[in-house]
Amino acid sequence: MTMNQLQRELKKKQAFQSSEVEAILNVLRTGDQFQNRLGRLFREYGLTCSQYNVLRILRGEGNPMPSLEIADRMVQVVPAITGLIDRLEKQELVTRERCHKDRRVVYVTLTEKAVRLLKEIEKPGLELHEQLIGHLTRKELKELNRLLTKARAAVRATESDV
Amino acid sequence: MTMNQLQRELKKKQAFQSSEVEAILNVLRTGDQFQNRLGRLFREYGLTCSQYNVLRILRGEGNPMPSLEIADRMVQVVPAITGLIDRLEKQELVTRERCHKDRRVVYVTLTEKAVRLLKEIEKPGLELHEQLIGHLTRKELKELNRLLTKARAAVRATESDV
DNA sequence: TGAATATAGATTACATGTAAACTATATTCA
DNA sequence: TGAATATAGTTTACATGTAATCTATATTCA
Repeated sequence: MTMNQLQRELKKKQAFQSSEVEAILNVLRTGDQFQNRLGRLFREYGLTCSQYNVLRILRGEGNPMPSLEIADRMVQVVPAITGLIDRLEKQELVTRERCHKDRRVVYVTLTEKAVRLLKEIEKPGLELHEQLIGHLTRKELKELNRLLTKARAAVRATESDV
Repeated sequence: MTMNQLQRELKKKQAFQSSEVEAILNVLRTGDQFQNRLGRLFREYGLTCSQYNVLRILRGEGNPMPSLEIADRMVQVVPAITGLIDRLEKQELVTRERCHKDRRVVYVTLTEKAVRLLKEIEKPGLELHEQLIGHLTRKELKELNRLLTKARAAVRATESDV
């Protein structure tokens, strides 16, 4: 039997329909597992993956940002960002302020509390990332990054087909 | 500037903290984009990604399956499976039946309607998978599968740390 | 045998992700 | 200028994913 690892994990009896299907399932499953594992770490600090992502984007930018600009950097749909920021605001990790020049725009700002929290997560976060994927060699990491980037290139092309 | 593609996509100013962080973000983002695109196809047939996944598992197995067995093959947590099957039942794509021997177990069975629906999705589904990742060579697909499988191997190891 | 434990699944509570429709404000251009 | 259009964000409705807790049924083993 030439059953591969993914097939075993999914307890799949038949072979995959095609190598393409197999590769995509592989990407989905790996992403899912990483997200679950990272999510568990963030939860220890009272955050979800998405919430952490918002905080990181704000810190990376270094300045207040409009809600939609944040959403844009998160592969996330607009309506979701509202509730996400609501909850961060309730935790006092961000503040919201309406723009004076363009009153449609809402600026979101990181609080000191959030900066401290991010600093606290930094070390265990880096360590977990290393544990998760540090057993790949430099060369393998580089090749993985190249292949994934190449893979994503086609996604936008299929969008216009719709 | 040695800014790479992922950095550009995320409009990230600073470099990634480490190659490990970059690779993991790359996996997460690619998985997310694939899932979004596939989800849009399934929605044309009234299904979500997870619902499609359940139907595929049932068809692959060929026999009625206990709820938890389905959940186990889906990276999904138990409580979610109940509502998922509820909705499939409402759409008349599966039926539920309690096991006589062990009355705790609920067997889920695919309906004829579901089999027809899966057949209908098959061709456009395969085509989309090819569009999404078919521009990678055979060799690249194989290497991608190898690297992802290797990457996942560490996830379980980090679980026991918790 | 019968109490302790394990297993299958459901329920509840909450955060997230998606779509569609809506409000408020800006911009464009005839 | 003022109607048409675009933009930023919210609201609503629903499917999903996670954790904690609960019920019903089986199993184990003193």
